[in-house]
Amino acid sequence: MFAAPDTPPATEAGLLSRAEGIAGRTLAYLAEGLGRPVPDDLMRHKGWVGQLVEAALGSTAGSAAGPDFPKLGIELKTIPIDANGVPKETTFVCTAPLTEIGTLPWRDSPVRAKLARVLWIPVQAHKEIPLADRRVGSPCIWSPDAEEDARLEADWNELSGLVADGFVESITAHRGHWLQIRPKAANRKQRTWGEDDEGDPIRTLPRGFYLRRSFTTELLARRFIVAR
DNA sequence: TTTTGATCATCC
DNA sequence: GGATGATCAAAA
Repeated sequence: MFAAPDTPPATEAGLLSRAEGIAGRTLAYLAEGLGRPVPDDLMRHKGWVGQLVEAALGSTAGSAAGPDFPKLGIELKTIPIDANGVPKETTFVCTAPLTEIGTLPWRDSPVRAKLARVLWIPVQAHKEIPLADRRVGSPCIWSPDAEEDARLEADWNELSGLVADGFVESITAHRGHWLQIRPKAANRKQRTWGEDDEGDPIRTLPRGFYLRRSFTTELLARRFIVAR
């Protein structure tokens, strides 16, 4: 049976080694080793896969702010893939800091910080496979290359500029090539502080930055050998 | 309540 | 089918 580590890996190589160790395993196998039940579906357990893999790799960060592996400065992202190895969903990056976004150049942005070093782990997600039988794919540790960084910076500048100018209420997810801003909330009634075009405080729906599927699709195609 | 982990449901 | 807007749970 799978024995889950109870401490975080000491090095990046150690983390990658653990990730390679669970590649090819089913979610049920990992869940059993962790003593966690496998839910019937993800309807009311949307974060279950991500949290399972976190625990399987020895992350103790929980829901604390910051990277999943603080000592290593590495963020873990599971990525749901279809039968062809193509991502099925966008990837949440971070909450949009609506009131301070105008003061944050790309180099100081939470998006850049989150994506500085990411451990991507694809997980089968097509509905035809029961949740328990879905398998974990091969991992890849990634940092944006110069081109990716530049493109993300351009998106950040566009989107953060709109928010800073008070257009948060009219931004749609159509904006941005690789990054987009979408709601990130319990429901549509939730509110947080933002600013209107006069710089005055307003109550508005919390938003988050997400990576488009086109971005993660290219990432997988270029830097992964996807387990089928 | 906020931050974490995301996927669902609907419209085009 | 794919993208957008809406939504769900656990932990601290």
